[in-house]
Amino acid sequence: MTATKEKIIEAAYSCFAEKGYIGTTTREIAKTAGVSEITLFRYFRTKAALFEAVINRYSILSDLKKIASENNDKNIEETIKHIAKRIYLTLRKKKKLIRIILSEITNHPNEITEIYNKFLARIDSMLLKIFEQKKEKIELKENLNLQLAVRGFHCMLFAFFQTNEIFLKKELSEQEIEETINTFVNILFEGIKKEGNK
Amino acid sequence: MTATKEKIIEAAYSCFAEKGYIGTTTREIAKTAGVSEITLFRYFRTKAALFEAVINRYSILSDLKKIASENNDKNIEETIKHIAKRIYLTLRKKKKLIRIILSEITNHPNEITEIYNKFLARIDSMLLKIFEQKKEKIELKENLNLQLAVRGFHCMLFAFFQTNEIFLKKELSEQEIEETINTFVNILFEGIKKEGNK
DNA sequence: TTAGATAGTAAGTGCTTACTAACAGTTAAT
DNA sequence: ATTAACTGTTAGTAAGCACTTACTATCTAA
Repeated sequence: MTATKEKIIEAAYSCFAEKGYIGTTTREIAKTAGVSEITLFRYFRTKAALFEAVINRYSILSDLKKIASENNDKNIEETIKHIAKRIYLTLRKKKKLIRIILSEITNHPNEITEIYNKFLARIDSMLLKIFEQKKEKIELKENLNLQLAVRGFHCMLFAFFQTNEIFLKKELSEQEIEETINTFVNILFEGIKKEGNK
Repeated sequence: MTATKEKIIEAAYSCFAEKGYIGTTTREIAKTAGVSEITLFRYFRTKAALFEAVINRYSILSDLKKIASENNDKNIEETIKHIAKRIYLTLRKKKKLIRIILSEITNHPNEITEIYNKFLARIDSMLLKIFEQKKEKIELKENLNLQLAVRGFHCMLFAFFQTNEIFLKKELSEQEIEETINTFVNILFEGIKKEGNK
């Protein structure tokens, strides 16, 4: 991978995130990358091929894999809090990719659905694994559908990210992120009702 | 509003949801509506004007207003469950609008942000109002940030909808929806831990 | 019967866009 | 110094698109 090629992919990544795939011209990408348009086409035969390269280059899966591989010796609540924060920060780091995923369901449904599926599966399994590892340390409600609960939890996190950082363009501070995650994790484990009132 | 105009708006709504604003041609919309292209332009001077008409015609705010106005005599858990289900079904009814909102952040950021803001504010306030009305019937944890909890709850619902119905194209059955909402509401109030283990 | 509103056909304008052809300049390794 | 790899300039092609012009057909109400 030459530096030029990398520059082009990076420029395309930014442009696609900002204006969408169709809304971005190859001329624009070339200009952003600081190369001529024909250089772009020498590296990528078509705009679609460039799109694919962008998607592969900026995959979020490796980030998630890394998070999943970190071992946690804390108790389960703290572990989940820590992972939730890591996920949130990863989403932010890959904010442009998330924008592309959201805006390209219409134009690249197959590619996007595939990515989204893998993304989902990985987060699901990462969280479920934690519960599996620490199952002796926590007693769950008997009638609980854990898969659904876990799915709901990261949906909460994802939509919260999406709302703030994508739609409202508001970058939360470290402190706000932590408060949010504490609240969400407390809800997951304890709910909002005061103890003893159940 | 003539029948022809209505037909055009409806066709545009479907096309925009399916292929995005830029990805849809006016010819395509006209064909879907069963009118000639020039008729389309007689009613809407520009494609952008048509887009605006679509957004106004298929607003989700009135649906939410209606849900909020229904009075609920049940206890708070049941009320929230009921409202959550109504919201989910409303999202599904307006699935095309949600697709448009997601995919047009890049092309119509201002309009979309405005819509999203109102949507958020309305759901927030609808849920907070319930808690306000029934505050004597429930004792919440002292250190709880209720606004954040409420926001987290409908984020959970929204992202769950988005995941299934938009990305995975899977239409949940009534039963699945109810199981999901029961799980989510139980988590909100009680958490996943077994009682007495806290 | 007539007038006005509504719809259609057909052709076309002007612009943008992905992608190409042909040629020339630059750099680095041998 | 020469070659090979890489990059740039300039111009252009073919297609698609939003939107227009000019004219015609249909229908309803008075």
